[in-house]
Amino acid sequence: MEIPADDGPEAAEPRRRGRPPRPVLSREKITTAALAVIRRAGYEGLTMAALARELRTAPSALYNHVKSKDEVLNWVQDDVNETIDTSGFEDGPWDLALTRWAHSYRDAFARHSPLIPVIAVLPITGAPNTLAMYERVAGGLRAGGWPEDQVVDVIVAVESFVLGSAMDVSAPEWIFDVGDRRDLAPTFADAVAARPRRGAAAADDAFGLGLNALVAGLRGTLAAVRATRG
Amino acid sequence: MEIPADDGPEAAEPRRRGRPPRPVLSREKITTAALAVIRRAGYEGLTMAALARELRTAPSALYNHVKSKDEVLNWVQDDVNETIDTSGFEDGPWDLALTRWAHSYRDAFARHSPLIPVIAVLPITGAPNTLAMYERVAGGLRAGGWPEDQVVDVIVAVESFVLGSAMDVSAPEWIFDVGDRRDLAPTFADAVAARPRRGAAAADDAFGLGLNALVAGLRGTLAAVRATRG
DNA sequence: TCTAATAAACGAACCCCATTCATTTATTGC
DNA sequence: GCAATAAATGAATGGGGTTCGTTTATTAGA
Repeated sequence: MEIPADDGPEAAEPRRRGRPPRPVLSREKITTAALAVIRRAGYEGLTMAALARELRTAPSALYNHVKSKDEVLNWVQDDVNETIDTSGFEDGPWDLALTRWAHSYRDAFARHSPLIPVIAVLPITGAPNTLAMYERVAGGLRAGGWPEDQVVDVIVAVESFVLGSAMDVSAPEWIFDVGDRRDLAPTFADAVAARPRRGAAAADDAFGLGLNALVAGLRGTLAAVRATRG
Repeated sequence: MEIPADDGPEAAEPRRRGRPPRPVLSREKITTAALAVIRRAGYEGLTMAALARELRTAPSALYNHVKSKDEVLNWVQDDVNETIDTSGFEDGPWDLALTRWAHSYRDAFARHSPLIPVIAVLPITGAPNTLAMYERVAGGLRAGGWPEDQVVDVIVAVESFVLGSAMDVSAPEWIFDVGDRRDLAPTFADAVAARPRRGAAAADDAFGLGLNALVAGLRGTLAAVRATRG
């Protein structure tokens, strides 16, 4: 029953002897392997077993490096976010930059739509690329004259529209087919038929219309805010 | 080996004798039972087993009336859509009606966010309430002066923003917490801190800001369209 | 009343998947 | 060499959705 001398309990921290980590698996390798599986087999093909097979290990080995599959998805999302174009915010006007950002953002997640419900709810912590993206956008908006207390609202609003639109892209072409219930919605059915384009192209049109309107409206909002606040 | 006389093969259709259906299970009963389970146990508690228990049957019995769990979710969504307020389109101006519709739409799906990724991809067929909702919105937009070939784009754009925003509501309050990486995003971190409200209230603010901008922008779009098209 | 037909219900699987656990392997500091 | 330890392993575990073969209950015709 010997009490360990004078060095306090914090000295009882792991007296790390033995094997320093020379990891065979890492966040980078797991993430790129996950992206490879996704590219080959889609998100329904991304199982922990498939991911382990890609890395030539056992599924259980993954859990020495990953808390859960959701964490893997988080890493993938952070990688995807790195590809999003925020260059417009470096010098150009904020509204043009916002439009370019939104287009790039939507394109990226149209190809990764199963991530959307996951990322919308998961916190930013541990996603440095995502954080860096937000920083660039926030900086651009501040430089464009947006007051500090509205910057995040603008980002969230645009992001909501972008992610909602990205889900739309993966919808089937016949999503608005009325079927045999034209009686229930004649006006709507005619409007669907009157669309100049179909499928993904139609989704593009809706996105463009909405984004132009949203950004134009935001221009008005900013002008009004600056007028009242001085 | 007798060949059944003269009536052709189409006469071989089910010569329905025997039990006419007096169904114990039906779309209505399954849907309301699903809503009851959701109210009590949330969407993670909505399993086919729990649904069967609620109906006092076996899980396998459900499959005599339902193709898949996704179909159940579809039915639930159609029920939820029935509760969305479209009354503004009956007489009021289209922009006000659109705003009211969007608010009601978002409120409904904030409480049913797990449905969003499902409904965004599934076709309308077999969802009469959803169809009726679109009909009322389309009618209101036409009455407000929107050209037929743009009505669906407007609906899709607003719906995308609404569903994206609805996912936001279920996000945790600390979703934008930078953690220990303030160095990566100082401007953004300051902007987060400068928001006047937190959590669900902050999400409300972002939604309000975005919706006002979107609708204002659409007003401008409509004016421009009417000017050029006569 | 009997019988054939049939929708619905049932329980026992089946399959896929994420995750856990006890154990072994490899690597390194002392 | 020895002790320590991170990583890897393979075999469970458990929870899902869905299917299958069979039984039950109900009813129209004979």
